[in-house]
Amino acid sequence: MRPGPKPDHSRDAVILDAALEVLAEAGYTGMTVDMVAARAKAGKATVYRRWDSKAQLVLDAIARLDLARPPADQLPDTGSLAGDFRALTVSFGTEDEARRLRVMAGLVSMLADDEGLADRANAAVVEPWVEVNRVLLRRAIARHEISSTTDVETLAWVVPAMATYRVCVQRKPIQTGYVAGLIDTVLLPAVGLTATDPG
Amino acid sequence: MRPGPKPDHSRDAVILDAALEVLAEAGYTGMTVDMVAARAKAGKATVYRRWDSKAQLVLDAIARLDLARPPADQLPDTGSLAGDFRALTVSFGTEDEARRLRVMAGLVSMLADDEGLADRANAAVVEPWVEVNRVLLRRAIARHEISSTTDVETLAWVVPAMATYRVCVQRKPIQTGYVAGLIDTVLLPAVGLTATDPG
Amino acid sequence: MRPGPKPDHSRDAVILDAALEVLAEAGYTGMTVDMVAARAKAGKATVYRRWDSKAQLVLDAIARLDLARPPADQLPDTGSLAGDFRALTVSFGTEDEARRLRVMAGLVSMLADDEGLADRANAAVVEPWVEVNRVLLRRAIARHEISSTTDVETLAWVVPAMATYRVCVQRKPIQTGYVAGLIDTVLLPAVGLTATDPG
Amino acid sequence: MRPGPKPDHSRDAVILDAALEVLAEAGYTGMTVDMVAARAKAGKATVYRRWDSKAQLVLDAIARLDLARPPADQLPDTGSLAGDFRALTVSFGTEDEARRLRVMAGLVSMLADDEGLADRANAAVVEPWVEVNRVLLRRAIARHEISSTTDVETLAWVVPAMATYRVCVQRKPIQTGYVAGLIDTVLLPAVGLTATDPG
DNA sequence: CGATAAACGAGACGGTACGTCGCGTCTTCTG
DNA sequence: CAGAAGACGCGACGTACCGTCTCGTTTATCG
Repeated sequence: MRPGPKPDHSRDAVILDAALEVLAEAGYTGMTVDMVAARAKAGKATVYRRWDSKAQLVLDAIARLDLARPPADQLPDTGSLAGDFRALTVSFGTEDEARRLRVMAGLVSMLADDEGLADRANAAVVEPWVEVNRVLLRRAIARHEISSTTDVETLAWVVPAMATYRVCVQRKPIQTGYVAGLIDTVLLPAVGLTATDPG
Repeated sequence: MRPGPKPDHSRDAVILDAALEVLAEAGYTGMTVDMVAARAKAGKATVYRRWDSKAQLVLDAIARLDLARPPADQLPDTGSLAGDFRALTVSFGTEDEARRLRVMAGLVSMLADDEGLADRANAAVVEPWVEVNRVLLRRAIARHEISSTTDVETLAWVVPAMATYRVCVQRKPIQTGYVAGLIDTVLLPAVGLTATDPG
Repeated sequence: MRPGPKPDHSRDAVILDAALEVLAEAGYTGMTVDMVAARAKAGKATVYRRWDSKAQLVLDAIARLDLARPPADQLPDTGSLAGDFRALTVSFGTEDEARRLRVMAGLVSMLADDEGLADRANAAVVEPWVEVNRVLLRRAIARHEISSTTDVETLAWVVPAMATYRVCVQRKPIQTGYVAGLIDTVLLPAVGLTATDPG
Repeated sequence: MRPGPKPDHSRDAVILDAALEVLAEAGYTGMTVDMVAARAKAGKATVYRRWDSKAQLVLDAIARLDLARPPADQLPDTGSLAGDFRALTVSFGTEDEARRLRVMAGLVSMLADDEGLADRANAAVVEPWVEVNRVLLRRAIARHEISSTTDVETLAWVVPAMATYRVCVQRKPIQTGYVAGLIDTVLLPAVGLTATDPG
């Protein structure tokens, strides 16, 4: 094999985590590459050797946010769509999800800058949530809880899109109650179910 | 009266229009105040005499987008909620609305930079649309078409929030069909109505 | 005339003086453009608006060193070549000339970097001294003190070149005694005169 | 003895020659250690294992320039100071000496950077020449050709200092004629001799 | 003759200066 | 005296080089 050190990929993680920290604290505009490099105890050249620009760095950083997410095959299965959704909302009280959303809010600044970057941001942060909703909806169809003609694709986006709007534009935090409200008021009625008290 | 010319407020409109043009072409980040001043054949000081910052300038600029919007008291009144909403959707095929949304997409970049600017952006671009929905929903309640316990506040946000998400994050255009789909699939079912063919 | 502020040439002098200070303290390599800008309370962009590079800045800076030099038409005229030269050496004890030479020493680093820059440095710092020597030698020829076949061009360079070598390469200070020694030991014998005690 | 290969000192010469090449082509500032290592097909670590810094590397490199110089005990001995000096000047037409001076010119950049490096550069490049002159002058004193009170130390520096100035600051080549002119016009008259036609 | 340790080519790394560009302020001249 | 033109202070961006360190490979000595 060619001699010489491979790129030290353990530095990648350190730099990306530093980027996420700064991003959550200062937002995309307030974050400087020097800040990230300093926090990661890395040289600026090391950052730019791996990523072409600040924007690319941030994109890779946000991709790390999903590493801690539960995989789609370990979803709650309560037997009812309402119960499944309600079980999911619990995660919005965790510090982990709060961080994810703070980052998403800081990240909005860059969405318009580069064609395709927004796609990747969307794919990294929101799409996984949508996918979970798709699975839950399809399971409800499979057990004949809701109509087989339900527009899964549209409905799976309702809560993630509205929550993202709240975080990014209105800049309000997302708490369990807010998501639960959307589910009871919009999602369940839209699929023909009545919101019932979980007790 | 003191001598000398009054502030030439006709310049305001020229500068704001120049700002909108640049904003639609280059996005918030790509737009520079020098570009705007040059296009308006104005000095940069003239811009800063009227607006404290680039962000404030853009906020005022986007407020002009609403000038062409129908005022809330000239809303369609078809007698049914479904008809009213459907009548609204026609505006989304116009070039005017398309421009509004291109600007909104370019505008996302600035939301995270300054506390409160996002509020104003929200108020200028999305809130009027929400207000229209509130009026239509309340009229439907008044004529007992939908339940008086309907959560107007939440439901009025469903379509604007999802459309904004689509434009700003997914960067897809909003056409009449997309909005109509949201109304038929999400909004009407959520208030207990069935989407019916307009014909 | 075209409106707008002219480049504020009073800033030029401030920046150039700051450059000379830093140059004398740290040498060309140790001098940074940020240091110069900070000391001049100027922005780095202001420096680069006037000079293409650090090297060009330094070149203009050293050109200022001559502003304080006595013009060639106010040279000492003691009636003898030995007396004229001896009168000139007095200036080498002044703080002004000491600074000039500290700068020259700091400046050596850049001579090889760009074709032609060395010429300008030479012209600014050493050539004026050579010109003074030429005048003194020609006057001595005119009054038949020395031979009319004297090689003025070569001899005028002897003391400046050796002094420059001492400062730049050997990095020793130039004092009155050193220059006087060169005159008595090299220059006056070379033109056929005997060094005589000035008393 | 401990196992493992000894340092391969054949690499030293390759690296130093590469350094001289780059130095002559690009000057001290334009030369990078990576360039030298690449040209020598050596790793940068191999360079830094032997020399503490770029400056030390260059100093050792220029020391190699003297390997071809005649040792001080094989000096010309023509019986007259003028003849001895004139015999020395022939070397300045050689390609070997021309290269030495090109390197010296490129080397000036580093003189101001580190206290003591200039001394070593001076010792390596100019001092040997001065030493030759000292020997010739002392021999002339010994055979009563010139005064025993001659200031050998100062006069031995005249030609090397002026030639160095010409190469480093004025960046003109040194040819046989230039050195011969200095000898006839400055050095010989300064010691009380008349330049005589060598024929 | 196989283990070991040094030296090597390659090149990633932390650090620092360079030169560019945009923001928001301030100054000069013109109508 | 308002306004265009644009220079200014500030600070972030992305690039290049220095000197250090770390890989895998080769090579010479030792057990």
